[in-house]
Amino acid sequence: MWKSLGPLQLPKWEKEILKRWRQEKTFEVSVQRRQGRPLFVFYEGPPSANGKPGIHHVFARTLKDLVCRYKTMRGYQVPRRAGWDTHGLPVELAVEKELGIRKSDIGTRISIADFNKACKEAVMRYKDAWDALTERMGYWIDLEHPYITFEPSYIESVWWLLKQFYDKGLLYRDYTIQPYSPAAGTALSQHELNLPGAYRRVRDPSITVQFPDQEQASLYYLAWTTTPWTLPSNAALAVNPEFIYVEVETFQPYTAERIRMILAEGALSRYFPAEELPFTPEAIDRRAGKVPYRVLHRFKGEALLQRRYVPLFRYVEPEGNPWRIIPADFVTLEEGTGIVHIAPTFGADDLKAARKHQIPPIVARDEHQQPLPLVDKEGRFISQVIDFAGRYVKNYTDDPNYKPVDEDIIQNLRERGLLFRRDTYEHNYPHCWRTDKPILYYPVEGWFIRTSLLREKLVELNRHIEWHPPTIGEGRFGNWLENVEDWNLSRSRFWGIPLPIWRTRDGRYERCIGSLEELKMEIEKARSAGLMDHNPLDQPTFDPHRPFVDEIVLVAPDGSPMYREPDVIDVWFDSGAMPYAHLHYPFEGREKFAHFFPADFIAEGVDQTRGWFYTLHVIAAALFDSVAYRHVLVNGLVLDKEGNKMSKRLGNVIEPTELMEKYGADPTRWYLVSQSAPWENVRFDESRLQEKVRTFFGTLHNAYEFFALYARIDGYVPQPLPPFTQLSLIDRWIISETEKLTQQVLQAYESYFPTQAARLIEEFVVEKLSNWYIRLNRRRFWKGEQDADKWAAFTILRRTLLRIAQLMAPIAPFYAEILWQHLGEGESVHLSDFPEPEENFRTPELEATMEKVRLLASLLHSLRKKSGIRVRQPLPQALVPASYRPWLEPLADLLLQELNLKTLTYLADHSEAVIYELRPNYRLLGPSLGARLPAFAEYLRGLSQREILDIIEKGSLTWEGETYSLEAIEIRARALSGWLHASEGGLTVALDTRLTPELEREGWARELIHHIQVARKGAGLEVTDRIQLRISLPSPYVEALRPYQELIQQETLALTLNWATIPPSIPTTMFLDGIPMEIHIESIYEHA
RNA sequence: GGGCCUGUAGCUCAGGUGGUUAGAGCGCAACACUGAUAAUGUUGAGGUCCGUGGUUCGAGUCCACGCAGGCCCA
Repeated sequence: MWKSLGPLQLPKWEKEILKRWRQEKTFEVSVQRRQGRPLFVFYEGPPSANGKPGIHHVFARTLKDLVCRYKTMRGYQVPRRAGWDTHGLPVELAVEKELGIRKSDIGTRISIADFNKACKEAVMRYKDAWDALTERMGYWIDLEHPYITFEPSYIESVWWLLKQFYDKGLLYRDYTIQPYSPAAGTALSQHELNLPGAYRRVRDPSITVQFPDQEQASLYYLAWTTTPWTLPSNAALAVNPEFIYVEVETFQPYTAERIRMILAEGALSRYFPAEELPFTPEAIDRRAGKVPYRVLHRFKGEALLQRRYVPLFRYVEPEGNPWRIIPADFVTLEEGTGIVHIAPTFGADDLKAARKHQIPPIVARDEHQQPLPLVDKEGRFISQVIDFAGRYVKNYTDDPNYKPVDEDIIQNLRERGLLFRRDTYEHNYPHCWRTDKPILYYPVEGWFIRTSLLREKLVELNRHIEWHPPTIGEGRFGNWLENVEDWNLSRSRFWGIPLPIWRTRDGRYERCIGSLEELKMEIEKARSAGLMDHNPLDQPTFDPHRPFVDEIVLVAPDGSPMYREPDVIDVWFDSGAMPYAHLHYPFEGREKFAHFFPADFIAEGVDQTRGWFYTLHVIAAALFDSVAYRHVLVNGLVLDKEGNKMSKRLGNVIEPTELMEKYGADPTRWYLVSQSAPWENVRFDESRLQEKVRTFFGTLHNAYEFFALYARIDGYVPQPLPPFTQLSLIDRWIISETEKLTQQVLQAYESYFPTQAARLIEEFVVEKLSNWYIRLNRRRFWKGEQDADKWAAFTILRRTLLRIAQLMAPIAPFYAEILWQHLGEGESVHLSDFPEPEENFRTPELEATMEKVRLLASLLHSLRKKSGIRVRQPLPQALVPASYRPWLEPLADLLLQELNLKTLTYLADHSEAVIYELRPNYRLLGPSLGARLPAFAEYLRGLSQREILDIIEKGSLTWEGETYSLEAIEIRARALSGWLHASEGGLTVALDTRLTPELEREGWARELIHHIQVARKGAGLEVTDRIQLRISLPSPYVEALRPYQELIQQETLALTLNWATIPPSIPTTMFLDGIPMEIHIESIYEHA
């Protein structure tokens, strides 16, 4: 019992604890034990194991773990199941890199089956590292039965969900404009565009062209473009309705024809010279960009809306109502004319604006009547564009004789008098990282979830989620929801959940499959129709990934074959489907689902706002009309010491395993939690972590060792707490503080604010417990008698330490366990019930008073320091105003003992020594006095001490005809005149430093005791060893110290003390206040 | 370009609803204590509270506009 553990060795101890938890299955027991209690549902956001875990994972997981541990201690059952996210682009890219292949090689050089097999192996590559980290950091979660997103049952649930969307009309096929590489024949992801070197400086032709008005001859709309090849696809012109536009009269620069043109007033100077030119064709100077003009009139952009114009090229017949002027807010005056050319097939903004205003894309039709953009997938104009058919819009074939088609288009326009100006434009343009060729923004077919239609529901349900912090729910997430656009689910990749949609070539029939059973039956139909020769789903091991699902052909009602839409789905849908798919809902786990949805709590990084937080929310809202989680705790990033993002490139990555080997998991967790609020970025600074070990864990451990040392010596046996009324004030105080701490920590955990909990615990341990309670009570622990007072001290200190163990257990599960076990509690602290604060034990007045006493102690220490008299030298008295007596009297002994003072003197209120100062009670008087307050303060400052004493005596004062009670003012004793004094926080105290010969002698005695103690320690004696003492001093000092003989013997455990006299001049190694001295110690092995 | 977060001592951070001397820890310096001692305590120096303007008797705190850094999205 009360074993000494020696100096802190957290890494070593933690491993022992881990072993014990493993052996005793403490985690499993902590869940099972709560069977039948209310559930607290937690969802683990699945990480991907294709990379090593980093310190930021430790951060997020600490938060998850501590909330779950806390809730368990609060009596909830908190099952926790790990999960793995397995699909997605990063996995595919990593595998491509390893195999040294490109996307285009998949299906040719390597089969899709082999590629996906490689992905499946790669994705779990670091699972062991993850599992090891999870265990080492003390993250309690079931790693034995994780859900894995590539498992057929998981995929089946996802299919079921997709079919629900489909049946509600929320899943539809459409196209969007995406970065596309004609040379590679593939769409590029945002990620690929962000690769370094993707954006390059290029020079493109920049032309300003004239769109003829449909009604008025020789009136043109001037528009600007850097992609002349998109002009045949022009479908509209956009203006900003708020801008001022002008109609000007001018000359066609190439034909000198007199024309009128419309452009934004703000763009005039870009196209026309400032100086006045004669209004004649001869004044045209194309090289200098000078064309004469006059403004005919000005008007707002909205006047142009819905006007029609004649397209520059008309290769295909439009299907709707194109070639109108529409409004768009992205029109600016930064460049161009203020009129923007819109080609819905080749620009994302263009498509969006066109859809909004019912502008059809300019497309041809293929043999299946499917729309065909005017540029094909290889980047060539299609045959319908007769003037340029087959020409590449950029040099995609490395043809040395390539002639830019843009030049021919420009020439064509110029000949037709529709080119106003031609320039060159230098800008950054994205390139395909594989082919080095410029990308095209190109229409890509895909499947979308109509989230825009769900907007209101998403926003409404978000109001029921408690965000920590709330600002993310309102701001980042809330704003995102309010502007939510349809979710593009399609990814033209291989390693992912295949879209379960089969479709005829002409698109007349399609079928969304919602289960493996349904698919099997549909295959049977296809077999009957002769489209399939066998049913792959007869095999129980059927893998619903590509390429196996691609081989399945279904039959349409009209007998024609249906082929699977080739895309896989966005992996974010995988993880958003987790609440259902991890149970294989609805095929299994229906009953469980009822209890496990929605989650009470999730926690992830702020980067998940548009990720997991969003996908969980969309699926739950759309299909279950519910939130997916009730509380979400968001954590910030872990940056390096300088505030830079951690990256392998910068070499500033913190390896969490090493960190925990060095300092332990608890300090790492504690540091991350206490350093800053979870949602703020934390700058990881190892020296701070080290400091945390020393200041918090070190202090706490010292407190334990202190307890253990004396409890061991005295054979202390745990006792119930003595009745409150029998306890000394300082005992009541620490108990009251303990209960206050419990209450506050509970509150902090309840509000998902563990940072606050950690800081409160730290403050309590260091300031309240160690620096005050233990320090002031040391003597009680080692004094000779084993009386009730001593045992009360043991009982209270043990109780306090046990309480701390429980309060800190969620954050620092290891040391909490060590403390708990070594203080004699058998079972794991994590199986205990979180303590309820005992309000009966609270004495708030005592708490407040003790604060004041601590302040007085600090002031007196500073006075001692100023006087230069060390604390071992007793001083006669401290002086305070008499008004302190009611609260100070009961605690005066503590103060006297701490400062080594004989008495405390209360100076009468009217004593001239106390100098008062008056100031207004601002809070009280502010509202009524308002602007007169400063004058009142001035008046109070000007009062003499005599007047102030009168006011105090009278209990009121009169100013400008009005009477104020003492409540309206604050009375402070500012100084004690005639004494060495100090004031702070409204308290003032003085110190009497006059020494009497007697005090001086006592000072010597204590000095001597000190020297003996040092010598004892130097001789390597135990604190319980008895000694025989011989002390040699000049004779006057022997006489002076003889009265303290008993005290000296008691304090130093000396059974005998012999005095010897020596001459004052003898050389010695030891001095008592400069007086030569010798101490001889002989140990006698007679233990108490 | 939009949204969100952050900005207080050399460093890391506290500072309910506005109240007049802006705090802590670390670091630095000095000292003390010596039966917690590879601990502990005390004291000291150190601030244009990012800037500007406003509201108010009074602004670190509220409002507006900026600046800087970070994250997410275009």
